[in-house]
Amino acid sequence: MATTIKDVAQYTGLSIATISKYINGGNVLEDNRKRIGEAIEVLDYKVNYAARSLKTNKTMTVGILLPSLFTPFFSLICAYIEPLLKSHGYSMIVCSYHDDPIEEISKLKFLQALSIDGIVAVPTTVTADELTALKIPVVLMDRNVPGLDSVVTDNINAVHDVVEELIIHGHRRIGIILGPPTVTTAYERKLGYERAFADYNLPIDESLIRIGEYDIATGYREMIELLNMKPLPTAVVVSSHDITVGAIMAAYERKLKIPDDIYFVGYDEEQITKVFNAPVTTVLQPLVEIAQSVTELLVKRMNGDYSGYPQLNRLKTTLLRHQPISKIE
Amino acid sequence: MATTIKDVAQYTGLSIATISKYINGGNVLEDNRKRIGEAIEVLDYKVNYAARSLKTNKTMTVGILLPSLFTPFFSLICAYIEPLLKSHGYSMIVCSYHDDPIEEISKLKFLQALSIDGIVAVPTTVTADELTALKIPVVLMDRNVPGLDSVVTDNINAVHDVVEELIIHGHRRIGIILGPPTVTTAYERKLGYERAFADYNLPIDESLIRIGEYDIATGYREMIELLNMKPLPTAVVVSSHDITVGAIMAAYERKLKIPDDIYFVGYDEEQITKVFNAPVTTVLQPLVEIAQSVTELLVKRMNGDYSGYPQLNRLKTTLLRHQPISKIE
DNA sequence: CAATATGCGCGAAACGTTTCGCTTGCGTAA
DNA sequence: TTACGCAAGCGAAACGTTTCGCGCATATTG
Repeated sequence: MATTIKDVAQYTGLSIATISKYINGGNVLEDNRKRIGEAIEVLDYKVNYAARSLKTNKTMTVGILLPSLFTPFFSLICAYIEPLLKSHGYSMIVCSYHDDPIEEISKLKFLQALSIDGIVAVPTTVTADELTALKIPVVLMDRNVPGLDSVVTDNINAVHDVVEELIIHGHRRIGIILGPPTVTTAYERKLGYERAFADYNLPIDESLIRIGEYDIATGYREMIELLNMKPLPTAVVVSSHDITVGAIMAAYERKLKIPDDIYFVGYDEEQITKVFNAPVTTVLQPLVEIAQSVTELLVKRMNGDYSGYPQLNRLKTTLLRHQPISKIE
Repeated sequence: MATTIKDVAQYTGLSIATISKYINGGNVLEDNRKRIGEAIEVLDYKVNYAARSLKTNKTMTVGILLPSLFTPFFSLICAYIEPLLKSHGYSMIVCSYHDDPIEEISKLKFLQALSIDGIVAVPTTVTADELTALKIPVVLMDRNVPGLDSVVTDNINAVHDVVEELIIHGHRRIGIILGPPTVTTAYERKLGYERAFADYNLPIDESLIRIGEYDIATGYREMIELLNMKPLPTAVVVSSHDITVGAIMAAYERKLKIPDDIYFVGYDEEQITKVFNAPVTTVLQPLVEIAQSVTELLVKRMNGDYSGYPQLNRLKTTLLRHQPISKIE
């Protein structure tokens, strides 16, 4: 029914091969160029991508695998990646594995079966072996698996630097709410916290290090725990968007004034922190740069350029200073 | 390189046709079933979707076209739709047209060229003719274009009911911040506002009806305008997530107490409204139901069932009552 | 002017499926 | 016993491209 390359050939009196050449940017006489262009216009010819894929073994589609689509950090990254991939001619198929390790690997297999050309994945439990077994270019995002290309943020320094600043301002009882230590980001953020204390030769009160999931419930629950402590921590640092939301809810419920009663450092959340009682100092990951770096690297790999493999891009966070850090003593 | 149906045929001694039958659930002797299953296992055979698509003219892919991926309302809808489509065997390709009418139509053409099997679109300026010309099942979401299948919320009553309640409680100067009237949702929400006043035979102060885009800037700007008025409105109703965020920012900047100084009704925003000074009463659209209804309808159309076309599903909003509506006089 | 290079176009095979129409062989009813 | 129906399997065509190798004509060079 739809017009094919054959119709265009017939219409112009040229061969199928020549039309294909035209479509793919080969050398065609100016005269014929014109006629083919017209024919395509008149017949409303559209390339059949299934047929092309069958021949070329390329689908010009990239799979994005995320732990969740409900976390703004991930959905925003998608929003930034989409036009970038599009500019390279790729469409993107988005999948979420709903924070479920079993679905994580099954969705990867699913993407593989779709024979997409590349994958951007935020891994939780999947291993390097499982990923390389896919035989598809993969670039990891946000979380690192040794031996594979990845684009992550400098989590250690993100937390280290803000904790250090708190220490310099006299804070000693600094609470921190982290994600599960099996996830590299949480592990690294914890490291940042510990190093800051080590740098200043200060002891760490382990009960101030709260660990849970990267979700609102954890933020709420662990913030309540911190607020139940005596003496109260003088500052609390959190480590994800959802934890920020949950923690602020808890602070609100306890009618706590930020930063008067307790200094609070949010993470990955621009909007809430702006409209809360007082805008809150916040660690921001470089979404745009992550998207750019991921796209660039993946496109390079999909083009067969494996120079520098495996590559680890570590990008700097920024600290949105809405409130001067309060001074203790 | 990859093993094909031919390899499986060779391995089992059966014909290609029989293997295909097996794969697609046809009648195959129990004996052969077993052998084929084994062969597929051993050879690690995977269906080549490009080849299948070429024959069947189906891609088992659905395109989702949104005005923006940065608005939680839209990205959350995607999050809900994805597993539903997956359960029917479809993947989803997500596109944003960045609120640009030109990109809106070009992305539609792009999706058409991809020869996907169906489209879920949130339209802004595209017409019914342009959509039907695509010759692809389309289900519209959130915004309605007459003559086409769509799933929308009952915007008129959403606003009508909350404004009515405000009126009953004595409010007369009720500000409202709306999106562009060319978008059906904004038009309908305005209608709801006007009807509530008409129901009670009350005059409308047109200057209280603020119109802009569905974005944060509009929310901020128009809220400031409202707050500059004398006398101050006693209540403000907004009409989108982003407008809510912008308006709350403005209220915060002016150090306004909600609901003491002014009663505020948010829209489509659960998190911020919970953590702001006091949790704010909010209109919530039924994301889950929208996703279900859209998926169900589109799948039905893709299966060729055009009964009841064009279908218009209108779903009810809910009002999250965080604060009792303040009484005036 | 002959020899060679170059640009352009063509025919045909191949990619991996699905599906149509046919054959075969078996069980069953008349 | 014959005829028939039905289940199961098969061969081959077709889907719409890309691409390889070849041939022709024109331009270039010594």
